[in-house]
Amino acid sequence: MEKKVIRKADICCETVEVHEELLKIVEETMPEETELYDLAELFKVFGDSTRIRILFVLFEAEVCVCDLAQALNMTQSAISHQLRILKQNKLVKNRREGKSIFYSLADDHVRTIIEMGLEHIREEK
Amino acid sequence: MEKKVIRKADICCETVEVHEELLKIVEETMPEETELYDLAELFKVFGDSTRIRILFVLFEAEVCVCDLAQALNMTQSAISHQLRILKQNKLVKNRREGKSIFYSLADDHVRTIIEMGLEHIREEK
DNA sequence: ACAACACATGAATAAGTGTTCATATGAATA
DNA sequence: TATTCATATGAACACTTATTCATGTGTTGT
Repeated sequence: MEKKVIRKADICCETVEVHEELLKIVEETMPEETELYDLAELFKVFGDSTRIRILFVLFEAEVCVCDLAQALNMTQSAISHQLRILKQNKLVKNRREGKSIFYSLADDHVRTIIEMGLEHIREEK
Repeated sequence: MEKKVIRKADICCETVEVHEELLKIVEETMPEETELYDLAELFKVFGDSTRIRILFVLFEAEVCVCDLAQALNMTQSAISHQLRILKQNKLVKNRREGKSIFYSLADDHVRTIIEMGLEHIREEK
């Protein structure tokens, strides 16, 4: 491990001592790039009100695609496209029963994450 | 409250009894549209790796904009634009100290939400 | 085998988003 | 007051994304 040299170009707004320490800490605690990317990707999935509404329905019951489409008053195609994204991100799972395919929550993290989000926006006021 | 009549058009995939009950439950538990929108909006903020990286830095320290830009190896403008979004959504706050402006976390929900997200993606494997 | 039903998917379009560049603001300093 | 430093912001661009439309896939029933 080579010793760090502080150059003029490394300094900004004259907070030299804090600066070097900060870089060290960030380097240690910042997750890897792939993990950061996956994390952002996960939250992107929650960042759409259609998908959130789908999840709220699945909080209550295991339902088929056409029921979802009707409950949310959207086309079957639109719902199906979003279910695909939810499934790719392991937020929902499905099973076939005859012609229908039933969707349900994959795990309970989903509930917790959304509840945290709700808490936040409700506290803001 | 008027009595519900099941019409042919209301039925899909032949799950009549479940269907009516579902609609009722969804109507009761689904948050209002404005709240759903706000919730999606909040998660959108977490859905960008630059903003997540900013938050990870702020987990460790209160820092000024140029330090953030340097720590994340991005332009001051890009960071500033993202800080604006984070602040609009009450995830960060700032204070002025001379020429510099220092940013810090607004509350601890942020940590919890990101930790939940990390748990989820780490469990997937 | 054929028709009907439930769902998935590819292409296209419109709307949204992040970064860059140029410039503006606001505070400190000479 | 003029300049410099730290940050904010508007416009433009490339890129992503959600919905729609048309069509494909897989299952059931006749």
